[in-house]
Amino acid sequence: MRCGNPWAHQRLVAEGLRITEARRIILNILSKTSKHLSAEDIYFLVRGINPSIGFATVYRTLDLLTRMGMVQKFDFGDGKARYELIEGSRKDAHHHHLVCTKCRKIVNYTDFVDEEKELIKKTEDALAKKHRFDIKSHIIHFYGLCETCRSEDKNHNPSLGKLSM
Amino acid sequence: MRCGNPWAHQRLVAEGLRITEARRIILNILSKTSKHLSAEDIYFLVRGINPSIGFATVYRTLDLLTRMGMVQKFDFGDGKARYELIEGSRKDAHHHHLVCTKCRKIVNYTDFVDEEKELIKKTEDALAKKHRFDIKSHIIHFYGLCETCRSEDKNHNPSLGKLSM
DNA sequence: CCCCCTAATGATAATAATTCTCATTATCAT
DNA sequence: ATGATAATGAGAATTATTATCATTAGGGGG
Repeated sequence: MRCGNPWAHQRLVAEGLRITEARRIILNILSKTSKHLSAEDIYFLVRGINPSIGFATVYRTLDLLTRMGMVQKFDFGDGKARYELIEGSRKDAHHHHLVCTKCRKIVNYTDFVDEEKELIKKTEDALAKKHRFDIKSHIIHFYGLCETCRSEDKNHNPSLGKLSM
Repeated sequence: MRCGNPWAHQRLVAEGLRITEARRIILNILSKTSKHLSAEDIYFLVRGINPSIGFATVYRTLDLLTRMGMVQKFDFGDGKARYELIEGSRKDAHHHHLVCTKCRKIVNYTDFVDEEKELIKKTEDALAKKHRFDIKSHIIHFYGLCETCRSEDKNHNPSLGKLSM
Protein backbone atom coordinates (compact mmCIF):
# COMPACT_ATOMS: atom_id res chain seq x y z
CA MET A 1 0.00 0.00 0.00
CA ARG A 2 2.75 2.40 0.92
CA CYS A 3 4.41 1.41 -2.31
CA GLY A 4 5.19 3.73 -5.19
CA ASN A 5 2.68 3.29 -7.95
CA PRO A 6 -1.07 3.35 -7.21
CA TRP A 7 -1.89 2.95 -10.89
CA ALA A 8 0.13 -0.24 -11.23
CA HIS A 9 -1.14 -1.46 -7.87
CA GLN A 10 -4.69 -1.13 -9.09
CA ARG A 11 -4.06 -3.03 -12.31
CA LEU A 12 -2.57 -5.94 -10.42
CA VAL A 13 -5.35 -6.08 -7.87
CA ALA A 14 -7.94 -5.84 -10.62
CA GLU A 15 -6.56 -9.03 -12.13
CA GLY A 16 -6.51 -10.84 -8.83
CA LEU A 17 -2.74 -10.82 -8.70
CA ARG A 18 -0.78 -10.48 -5.49
CA ILE A 19 1.28 -7.43 -4.68
CA THR A 20 4.59 -9.02 -3.92
CA GLU A 21 7.85 -7.39 -2.97
CA ALA A 22 9.48 -8.37 -6.25
CA ARG A 23 6.67 -6.83 -8.27
CA ARG A 24 6.75 -3.65 -6.22
CA ILE A 25 10.49 -3.26 -6.61
CA ILE A 26 10.50 -3.99 -10.34
CA LEU A 27 7.65 -1.58 -11.00
CA ASN A 28 9.45 1.08 -9.00
CA ILE A 29 12.64 0.60 -10.93
CA LEU A 30 10.84 0.76 -14.27
CA SER A 31 8.89 3.85 -13.30
CA LYS A 32 12.02 5.70 -12.27
CA THR A 33 14.08 5.24 -15.41
CA SER A 34 13.87 6.29 -19.01
CA LYS A 35 16.62 3.87 -19.98
CA HIS A 36 15.96 0.68 -21.83
CA LEU A 37 16.84 -1.96 -19.30
CA SER A 38 17.49 -5.59 -20.05
CA ALA A 39 16.31 -8.33 -17.71
CA GLU A 40 19.86 -8.54 -16.42
CA ASP A 41 20.07 -4.78 -15.78
CA ILE A 42 16.85 -5.00 -13.84
CA TYR A 43 18.00 -8.06 -11.95
CA PHE A 44 21.07 -6.22 -10.65
CA LEU A 45 19.06 -3.16 -9.69
CA VAL A 46 16.59 -5.39 -7.87
CA ARG A 47 19.43 -7.14 -6.06
CA GLY A 48 20.68 -3.77 -4.87
CA ILE A 49 17.39 -3.36 -3.04
CA ASN A 50 16.66 -6.94 -2.03
CA PRO A 51 19.42 -9.45 -2.72
CA SER A 52 17.17 -12.42 -2.06
CA ILE A 53 15.15 -11.93 -5.22
CA GLY A 54 16.04 -14.33 -8.02
CA PHE A 55 16.60 -13.97 -11.73
CA ALA A 56 13.66 -16.18 -12.60
CA THR A 57 11.30 -13.91 -10.74
CA VAL A 58 12.57 -10.93 -12.69
CA TYR A 59 11.85 -12.73 -15.94
CA ARG A 60 8.47 -13.93 -14.72
CA THR A 61 7.47 -10.49 -13.57
CA LEU A 62 8.56 -8.80 -16.78
CA ASP A 63 6.66 -11.38 -18.77
CA LEU A 64 3.57 -10.88 -16.63
CA LEU A 65 3.68 -7.11 -16.95
CA THR A 66 4.23 -7.44 -20.68
CA ARG A 67 1.25 -9.75 -21.06
CA MET A 68 -0.84 -7.30 -19.04
CA GLY A 69 0.16 -4.52 -21.39
CA MET A 70 1.84 -2.47 -18.68
CA VAL A 71 5.30 -3.03 -20.06
CA GLN A 72 6.59 -3.07 -23.59
CA LYS A 73 9.28 -5.53 -24.57
CA PHE A 74 11.76 -4.41 -27.21
CA ASP A 75 14.44 -5.95 -29.31
CA PHE A 76 16.96 -3.42 -30.49
CA GLY A 77 19.13 -5.93 -32.27
CA ASP A 78 21.63 -7.03 -29.67
CA GLY A 79 20.77 -10.44 -28.34
CA LYS A 80 18.70 -9.36 -25.36
CA ALA A 81 15.22 -8.04 -24.77
CA ARG A 82 14.69 -4.65 -23.20
CA TYR A 83 11.74 -3.45 -21.18
CA GLU A 84 9.99 -0.18 -20.73
CA LEU A 85 6.94 0.86 -18.74
CA ILE A 86 4.16 1.94 -21.07
CA GLU A 87 2.60 5.40 -21.34
CA GLY A 88 0.10 5.87 -18.56
CA SER A 89 2.36 4.38 -15.97
CA ARG A 90 5.02 6.98 -16.63
CA LYS A 91 4.55 10.73 -16.61
CA ASP A 92 6.63 11.35 -19.71
CA ALA A 93 5.06 11.22 -23.11
CA HIS A 94 4.80 8.37 -25.49
CA HIS A 95 7.94 8.16 -27.57
CA HIS A 96 9.60 6.26 -30.35
CA HIS A 97 13.18 5.14 -30.81
CA LEU A 98 16.24 5.97 -32.81
CA VAL A 99 18.77 3.14 -32.73
CA CYS A 100 22.41 3.26 -33.76
CA THR A 101 23.14 -0.02 -35.49
CA LYS A 102 26.81 0.22 -34.66
CA CYS A 103 27.19 1.27 -31.03
CA ARG A 104 23.62 0.34 -30.02
CA LYS A 105 22.91 3.75 -28.57
CA ILE A 106 19.20 4.37 -28.26
CA VAL A 107 17.61 7.80 -28.39
CA ASN A 108 14.03 8.39 -27.36
CA TYR A 109 12.28 11.03 -29.35
CA THR A 110 8.98 12.74 -28.84
CA ASP A 111 9.23 15.26 -31.65
CA PHE A 112 6.48 15.04 -34.23
CA VAL A 113 4.44 12.73 -32.09
CA ASP A 114 1.43 14.97 -32.56
CA GLU A 115 1.39 14.47 -36.27
CA GLU A 116 2.51 10.91 -35.82
CA LYS A 117 -0.15 10.26 -33.26
CA GLU A 118 -2.83 11.37 -35.65
CA LEU A 119 -1.56 9.18 -38.46
CA ILE A 120 -1.01 6.25 -36.14
CA LYS A 121 -4.54 6.58 -34.83
CA LYS A 122 -5.92 6.71 -38.35
CA THR A 123 -3.84 3.79 -39.51
CA GLU A 124 -4.72 1.84 -36.44
CA ASP A 125 -8.43 2.34 -36.98
CA ALA A 126 -8.25 1.41 -40.64
CA LEU A 127 -6.12 -1.66 -39.96
CA ALA A 128 -8.37 -2.72 -37.13
CA LYS A 129 -11.35 -2.56 -39.44
CA LYS A 130 -9.73 -4.13 -42.49
CA HIS A 131 -7.85 -6.95 -40.79
CA ARG A 132 -10.21 -7.26 -37.83
CA PHE A 133 -7.41 -6.83 -35.34
CA ASP A 134 -7.84 -5.42 -31.88
CA ILE A 135 -4.74 -3.25 -31.81
CA LYS A 136 -3.18 -2.73 -28.43
CA SER A 137 0.13 -1.03 -29.09
CA HIS A 138 2.69 -0.15 -31.69
CA ILE A 139 6.36 0.52 -32.04
CA ILE A 140 8.28 2.74 -34.41
CA HIS A 141 12.04 2.37 -34.66
CA PHE A 142 14.44 4.23 -36.88
CA TYR A 143 17.81 2.59 -37.50
CA GLY A 144 20.99 4.28 -38.58
CA LEU A 145 24.35 5.55 -37.47
CA CYS A 146 24.76 8.08 -34.68
CA GLU A 147 27.07 11.02 -35.11
CA THR A 148 30.04 9.35 -33.41
CA CYS A 149 29.79 6.16 -35.43
CA ARG A 150 29.29 8.11 -38.64
CA SER A 151 32.57 9.97 -38.27
CA GLU A 152 34.39 6.84 -37.19
CA ASP A 153 33.10 5.20 -40.31
CA LYS A 154 34.24 8.09 -42.41
CA ASN A 155 37.76 8.08 -41.00
CA HIS A 156 38.45 4.42 -40.98
CA ASN A 157 36.31 3.09 -43.74
CA PRO A 158 34.71 5.22 -46.40
CA SER A 159 32.13 2.68 -47.47
CA LEU A 160 30.45 0.18 -45.23
CA GLY A 161 33.11 -0.78 -42.76
CA LYS A 162 34.47 -4.25 -42.23
CA LEU A 163 31.85 -6.52 -43.60
CA SER A 164 33.73 -9.66 -44.43
CA MET A 165 33.47 -12.68 -42.22
CA MET B 1 26.87 -14.94 -62.72
CA ARG B 2 23.83 -16.69 -64.11
CA CYS B 3 22.34 -16.33 -60.68
CA GLY B 4 19.02 -14.71 -59.88
CA ASN B 5 19.55 -11.25 -58.53
CA PRO B 6 21.77 -8.76 -60.38
CA TRP B 7 21.01 -6.06 -57.83
CA ALA B 8 22.21 -8.15 -54.93
CA HIS B 9 25.12 -9.43 -56.96
CA GLN B 10 26.28 -5.89 -57.56
CA ARG B 11 26.08 -4.93 -53.89
CA LEU B 12 28.22 -7.87 -52.88
CA VAL B 13 30.82 -7.24 -55.57
CA ALA B 14 30.90 -3.56 -54.68
CA GLU B 15 31.95 -4.50 -51.16
CA GLY B 16 34.62 -6.89 -52.34
CA LEU B 17 32.66 -9.88 -51.14
CA ARG B 18 32.63 -13.20 -52.90
CA ILE B 19 29.60 -14.58 -54.64
CA THR B 20 29.32 -17.95 -53.04
CA GLU B 21 26.76 -20.65 -53.57
CA ALA B 22 25.32 -20.20 -50.09
CA ARG B 23 24.84 -16.47 -50.60
CA ARG B 24 23.23 -17.02 -53.98
CA ILE B 25 20.81 -19.59 -52.63
CA ILE B 26 19.87 -17.55 -49.59
CA LEU B 27 19.31 -14.39 -51.60
CA ASN B 28 17.17 -16.35 -54.02
CA ILE B 29 15.06 -17.78 -51.25
CA LEU B 30 14.57 -14.39 -49.64
CA SER B 31 13.68 -12.73 -52.91
CA LYS B 32 11.03 -15.32 -53.68
CA THR B 33 9.03 -15.15 -50.47
CA SER B 34 6.93 -12.61 -48.66
CA LYS B 35 6.91 -14.73 -45.53
CA HIS B 36 8.91 -13.87 -42.47
CA LEU B 37 11.44 -16.64 -42.32
CA SER B 38 13.51 -17.55 -39.31
CA ALA B 39 17.12 -18.68 -39.67
CA GLU B 40 15.90 -22.23 -39.21
CA ASP B 41 13.23 -21.87 -41.90
CA ILE B 42 15.87 -20.60 -44.26
CA TYR B 43 18.29 -23.33 -43.28
CA PHE B 44 15.80 -26.03 -44.23
CA LEU B 45 14.97 -24.35 -47.52
CA VAL B 46 18.66 -24.04 -48.28
CA ARG B 47 19.19 -27.70 -47.46
CA GLY B 48 16.47 -28.59 -49.94
CA ILE B 49 18.63 -27.04 -52.64
CA ASN B 50 22.09 -27.91 -51.40
CA PRO B 51 22.25 -30.20 -48.39
CA SER B 52 25.90 -29.55 -47.82
CA ILE B 53 25.36 -26.00 -46.61
CA GLY B 54 25.57 -25.61 -42.85
CA PHE B 55 23.56 -23.75 -40.26
CA ALA B 56 26.45 -21.48 -39.32
CA THR B 57 26.73 -20.25 -42.89
CA VAL B 58 23.06 -19.38 -42.92
CA TYR B 59 23.50 -17.32 -39.77
CA ARG B 60 26.67 -15.72 -41.09
CA THR B 61 25.08 -14.82 -44.38
CA LEU B 62 21.97 -13.38 -42.78
CA ASP B 63 24.11 -11.33 -40.45
CA LEU B 64 26.22 -10.09 -43.34
CA LEU B 65 23.22 -9.11 -45.42
CA THR B 66 21.69 -7.41 -42.41
CA ARG B 67 24.85 -5.40 -41.75
CA MET B 68 24.92 -4.43 -45.42
CA GLY B 69 21.37 -3.17 -45.14
CA MET B 70 20.02 -5.59 -47.72
CA VAL B 71 18.07 -7.57 -45.20
CA GLN B 72 16.00 -6.48 -42.25
CA LYS B 73 16.07 -8.53 -39.07
CA PHE B 74 12.87 -8.60 -37.04
CA ASP B 75 11.80 -9.76 -33.66
CA PHE B 76 8.08 -10.42 -33.48
CA GLY B 77 8.14 -11.60 -29.92
CA ASP B 78 8.65 -15.33 -30.18
CA GLY B 79 12.19 -16.26 -29.33
CA LYS B 80 13.63 -16.20 -32.82
CA ALA B 81 14.71 -13.56 -35.29
CA ARG B 82 13.06 -13.29 -38.67
CA TYR B 83 14.53 -11.96 -41.87
CA GLU B 84 13.16 -10.12 -44.84
CA LEU B 85 14.79 -8.71 -47.93
CA ILE B 86 14.54 -4.94 -47.96
CA GLU B 87 12.65 -2.82 -50.47
CA GLY B 88 14.71 -2.44 -53.61
CA SER B 89 15.64 -6.07 -53.71
CA ARG B 90 12.01 -7.13 -53.92
CA LYS B 91 9.44 -5.95 -56.40
CA ASP B 92 6.62 -5.58 -53.90
CA ALA B 93 6.18 -2.38 -52.01
CA HIS B 94 7.56 -1.41 -48.67
CA HIS B 95 5.25 -2.58 -45.94
CA HIS B 96 4.74 -2.60 -42.21
CA HIS B 97 3.53 -5.31 -39.88
CA LEU B 98 0.53 -6.23 -37.85
CA VAL B 99 1.37 -8.86 -35.21
CA CYS B 100 -1.04 -10.98 -33.22
CA THR B 101 0.42 -11.22 -29.74
CA LYS B 102 -1.39 -14.46 -29.08
CA CYS B 103 -1.03 -16.73 -32.12
CA ARG B 104 1.94 -14.85 -33.60
CA LYS B 105 0.27 -14.41 -36.95
CA ILE B 106 1.90 -11.62 -38.95
CA VAL B 107 0.09 -9.55 -41.54
CA ASN B 108 1.94 -7.31 -43.96
CA TYR B 109 0.10 -4.17 -44.83
CA THR B 110 0.76 -1.60 -47.49
CA ASP B 111 -2.37 0.47 -46.98
CA PHE B 112 -1.76 4.08 -46.06
CA VAL B 113 1.88 3.87 -46.91
CA ASP B 114 1.55 6.96 -49.04
CA GLU B 115 0.54 9.11 -46.12
CA GLU B 116 2.84 7.17 -43.88
CA LYS B 117 5.71 7.50 -46.29
CA GLU B 118 5.39 11.25 -46.26
CA LEU B 119 5.34 11.46 -42.50
CA ILE B 120 8.16 8.96 -42.17
CA LYS B 121 10.25 10.94 -44.60
CA LYS B 122 9.56 14.15 -42.71
CA THR B 123 10.27 12.60 -39.35
CA GLU B 124 13.38 10.95 -40.68
CA ASP B 125 14.75 14.24 -41.98
CA ALA B 126 14.00 16.09 -38.78
CA LEU B 127 15.46 13.36 -36.61
CA ALA B 128 18.52 13.10 -38.79
CA LYS B 129 19.11 16.81 -38.39
CA LYS B 130 18.31 17.07 -34.69
CA HIS B 131 20.09 13.98 -33.45
CA ARG B 132 22.69 13.89 -36.23
CA PHE B 133 21.83 10.36 -37.18
CA ASP B 134 22.29 8.91 -40.62
CA ILE B 135 19.02 7.02 -40.82
CA LYS B 136 19.05 3.89 -42.93
CA SER B 137 15.77 2.17 -42.25
CA HIS B 138 12.77 2.00 -40.00
CA ILE B 139 10.18 -0.43 -38.77
CA ILE B 140 6.58 0.05 -37.73
CA HIS B 141 4.79 -2.73 -35.92
CA PHE B 142 1.26 -2.80 -34.59
CA TYR B 143 0.52 -5.35 -31.91
CA GLY B 144 -2.86 -6.72 -30.99
CA LEU B 145 -5.19 -9.67 -31.27
CA CYS B 146 -6.29 -11.10 -34.60
CA GLU B 147 -9.93 -11.95 -35.21
CA THR B 148 -9.58 -15.60 -34.24
CA CYS B 149 -7.78 -14.89 -31.00
CA ARG B 150 -10.19 -12.11 -30.13
CA SER B 151 -13.21 -14.38 -30.24
CA GLU B 152 -11.39 -17.12 -28.38
CA ASP B 153 -10.61 -14.58 -25.72
CA LYS B 154 -14.21 -13.48 -25.57
CA ASN B 155 -15.55 -17.00 -25.14
CA HIS B 156 -13.12 -18.34 -22.66
CA ASN B 157 -11.99 -15.34 -20.73
CA PRO B 158 -13.79 -12.00 -20.72
CA SER B 159 -10.94 -9.99 -19.23
CA LEU B 160 -7.28 -10.55 -19.84
CA GLY B 161 -7.01 -14.28 -19.99
CA LYS B 162 -4.92 -16.42 -17.73
CA LEU B 163 -2.29 -14.09 -16.38
CA SER B 164 -1.18 -15.74 -13.21
CA MET B 165 2.05 -17.66 -13.07
C1' DC C 1 -4.48 -10.88 14.80
C1' DC C 2 -3.69 -15.58 13.40
C1' DC C 3 -4.48 -19.37 10.00
C1' DC C 4 -4.80 -21.46 5.74
C1' DC C 5 -4.86 -21.86 0.83
C1' DT C 6 -2.38 -21.36 -2.93
C1' DA C 7 -0.07 -17.93 -5.87
C1' DA C 8 4.49 -16.72 -6.16
C1' DT C 9 9.23 -17.45 -5.35
C1' DG C 10 14.40 -19.09 -5.34
C1' DA C 11 17.67 -22.15 -6.89
C1' DT C 12 19.05 -24.53 -10.41
C1' DA C 13 18.55 -27.58 -14.33
C1' DA C 14 17.03 -27.54 -19.05
C1' DT C 15 16.23 -25.56 -23.47
C1' DA C 16 16.98 -23.14 -27.62
C1' DA C 17 18.86 -19.58 -30.50
C1' DT C 18 22.98 -17.78 -31.93
C1' DT C 19 28.07 -17.40 -32.09
C1' DC C 20 32.73 -19.21 -32.06
C1' DT C 21 36.66 -22.30 -33.43
C1' DC C 22 39.47 -24.27 -36.60
C1' DA C 23 40.75 -27.30 -40.11
C1' DT C 24 39.28 -27.50 -44.98
C1' DT C 25 37.40 -25.67 -49.35
C1' DA C 26 36.24 -22.67 -53.10
C1' DT C 27 36.32 -17.93 -55.15
C1' DC C 28 38.51 -14.95 -58.10
C1' DA C 29 42.42 -11.69 -59.32
C1' DT C 30 46.42 -12.62 -61.62
C1' DA D 1 45.60 -22.75 -64.28
C1' DT D 2 47.35 -21.09 -59.65
C1' DG D 3 47.75 -19.10 -55.23
C1' DA D 4 46.20 -16.08 -51.51
C1' DT D 5 42.72 -15.95 -48.52
C1' DA D 6 37.71 -15.27 -47.82
C1' DA D 7 34.26 -18.34 -46.74
C1' DT D 8 32.63 -22.64 -45.22
C1' DG D 9 31.06 -27.05 -42.42
C1' DA D 10 30.82 -29.47 -38.29
C1' DG D 11 30.21 -29.28 -33.94
C1' DA D 12 31.47 -27.20 -29.50
C1' DA D 13 30.54 -23.15 -26.70
C1' DT D 14 27.95 -19.39 -25.19
C1' DT D 15 24.03 -16.88 -23.64
C1' DA D 16 19.32 -15.48 -22.99
C1' DT D 17 15.28 -17.37 -21.50
C1' DT D 18 12.09 -21.00 -19.63
C1' DA D 19 10.75 -25.03 -16.85
C1' DT D 20 10.86 -27.74 -12.49
C1' DC D 21 9.85 -28.32 -7.87
C1' DA D 22 10.24 -27.86 -3.09
C1' DT D 23 9.52 -23.79 -0.09
C1' DT D 24 7.65 -19.24 1.22
C1' DA D 25 4.63 -15.48 1.86
C1' DG D 26 0.28 -12.58 0.35
C1' DG D 27 -4.14 -11.73 1.84
C1' DG D 28 -9.06 -13.26 2.59
C1' DG D 29 -11.81 -15.50 6.26
C1' DG D 30 -12.30 -16.51 10.88
